Amino acid sequence: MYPATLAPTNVAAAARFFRVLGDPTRLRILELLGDGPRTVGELIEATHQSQPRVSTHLACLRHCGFVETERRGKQVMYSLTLASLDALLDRAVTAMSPIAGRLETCSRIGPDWM
Amino acid sequence: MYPATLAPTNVAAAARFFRVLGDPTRLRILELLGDGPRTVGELIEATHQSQPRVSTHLACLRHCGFVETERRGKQVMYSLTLASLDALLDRAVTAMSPIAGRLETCSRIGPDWM
DNA sequence: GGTACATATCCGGTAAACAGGATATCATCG
DNA sequence: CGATGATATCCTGTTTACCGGATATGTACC
Repeated sequence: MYPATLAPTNVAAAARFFRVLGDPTRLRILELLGDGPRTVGELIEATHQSQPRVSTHLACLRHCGFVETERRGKQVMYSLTLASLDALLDRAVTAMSPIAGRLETCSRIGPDWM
Repeated sequence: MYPATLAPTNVAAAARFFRVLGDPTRLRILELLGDGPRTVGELIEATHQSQPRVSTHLACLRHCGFVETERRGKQVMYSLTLASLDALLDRAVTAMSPIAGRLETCSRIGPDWM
């Protein structure tokens, strides 16, 4: 129905989708979950971020539907809800490779570049 | 070398990549450019945004390497640099479809949801 | 050179996202 | 029930992205 063009309504949703992916910590978490379910502790350890911060990012991902949880005793297991996400990230990395250098340089998004 | 896993350095670049895509106006512009080169005026008209705003977003996209420009008299033609971007957006829309509803609801990213 | 048009940049102000740390919930074990 | 470990939420400050509007640059035509 809307193969190449986004329905106007969905532009907002798509932008939000990308924005959720647009944080390094969240992206790393999703990448880790792509290899299989992880507990919060494991994610904290792998990302080297504080526990509340990881927990908040996870809440964001859960609330938006990217991941889902399952209690396992004291721990909580997080896993990917979006099966296709892993492949998508892969594609994105390939697609952005020509401009990866610039993206690293460009420290800001708004004006004030350089 | 890093097929499924992002090299640590590239996580930042990838996040920035997604962040650039994470604005409705920029996303819409890129979508329009996917159908072929456009002048700034055409983009202003299509997006119903103010001229300075469109221009700033275009500057961002150009600076980050998503698009490139060519002067045509008084006008400036913008076109996609990243050939694979169009296909990627398509994939993303498909991938996010299961959670599109939630994404629309979720008006904020940080806490303060609902 | 001056004027009209297209585009780009600058300058506020505002709000959203993120961070750090304190605290609350929840579950298990003794 | 109290204590401990695991995770979630709240509070506050700071930064950053975005916006609206004013202004600057740059090009063509007279």
